[in-house]
Amino acid sequence: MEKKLFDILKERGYVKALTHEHEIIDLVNGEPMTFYLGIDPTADSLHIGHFFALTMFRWLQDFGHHGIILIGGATALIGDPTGKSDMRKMLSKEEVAHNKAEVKELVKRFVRTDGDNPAIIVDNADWIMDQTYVDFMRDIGVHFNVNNMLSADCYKKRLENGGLTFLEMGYMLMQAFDFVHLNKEFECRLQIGGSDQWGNILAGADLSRKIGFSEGKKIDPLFGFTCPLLIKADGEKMGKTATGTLWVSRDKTTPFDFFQAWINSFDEDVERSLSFFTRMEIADIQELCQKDIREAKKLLAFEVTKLVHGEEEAIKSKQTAEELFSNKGISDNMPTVTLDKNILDINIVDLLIETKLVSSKSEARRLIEQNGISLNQEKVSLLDQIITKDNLNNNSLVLQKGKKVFLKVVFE
RNA sequence: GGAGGGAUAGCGAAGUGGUCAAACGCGGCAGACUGUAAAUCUGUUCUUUCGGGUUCCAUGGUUCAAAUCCAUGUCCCUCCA
Repeated sequence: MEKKLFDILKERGYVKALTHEHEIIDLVNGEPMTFYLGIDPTADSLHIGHFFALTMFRWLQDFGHHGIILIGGATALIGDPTGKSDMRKMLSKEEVAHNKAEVKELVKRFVRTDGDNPAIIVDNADWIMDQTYVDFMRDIGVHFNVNNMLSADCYKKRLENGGLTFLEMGYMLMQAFDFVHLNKEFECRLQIGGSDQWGNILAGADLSRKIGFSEGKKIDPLFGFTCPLLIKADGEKMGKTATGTLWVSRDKTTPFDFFQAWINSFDEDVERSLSFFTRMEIADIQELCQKDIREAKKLLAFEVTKLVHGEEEAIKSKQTAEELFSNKGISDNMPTVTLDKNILDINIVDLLIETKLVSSKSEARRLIEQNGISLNQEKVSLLDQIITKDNLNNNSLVLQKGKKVFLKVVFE
């Protein structure tokens, strides 16, 4: 007998909190229903947290449920205060519009939006922007008890640090309204999201019940299903690389850096990551992690890179990594910059600046003094070393910063 | 609208006329050890042509000398309405 969807989700660690345990299990295991996942376009790419939620979206979709991706064009203009100790920078309308388009494209890479059972992409700006202030306050605002809201963790933090604005309080109302709207429009019964969204999801379910009550109608309850946040073994949020946030789009994080980020996972995190980002059997994952943790990391990096950037990039990244780290520190596919050959006879410090490997001359000097820079596999020890034609092989040379950052420099 | 408090490096936070490029913690980076892991230890963390230059919300002022004193402005917080 095939495994039920809920058991799969549970086994793979997707279940953090459920509003109605039994009903949700039946719903998830049962006939196709409609669910949604909201993403606020606060940046022009998706980070790994979004990506994680999308993997759960895929599971549901693959089992026949109808998915809606809600792009928060309206909510991004407000900013979710959850988990923020300071108010977010407010995004301009132009920024949000730009982000919206980018995010939409990326989402399409990870969820099916055509063929069988396609996901629908909607934008809450389409229904929120039409609301007038007074109507919104009368219809929606009336159902929100500020005392309750303030006791919610996310607002409590902001309250303690001071500076909770009305703008931010309004965020929850909008997201709650979204859920109710999607329920009316698409008969959407279930909202999924990261556990940081728990409060907002509950607000939506409550709102639906209250509206139903005030209208004298019996409405089927709305359900919420949250998955855990991706936390590394040291308690930090997952999703940092050597070069910053781990983004999904390749002009923000190159496939190679993306691959490396997974290779550098903590041992303790590998098993969980594999269960989230691959469809391998849990038993196989466990066995592999116990037997050979490093092999497991390679597999993880490969699979996730393949999922995000495609198989070709994954193979290239893997090859590059093997070539760089296992022996010679040289690879055809390694990160490369091209410089004008006229700058040759350049000082090593200036070269590091030119290649953007360091951000200031002081940093370059510091690294050299601390043995952190290698040129063609040899430690650079002289601050005033001059790079000439003699340092080149085939018009290029290889710089290394620290143990893990490699860069090939081509002179043309 | 009134009264008081505050703004210091990526973050938190000392410093209240010279000895301040600014303690300390976190974070970051590098080195050692390793397995491209973690933990641990060490160094480092504005910039520079190594002479210096430019910093402590902004702009003016006082002073031989200002993160520190004064004025004005901006933003934030607490209490009162």
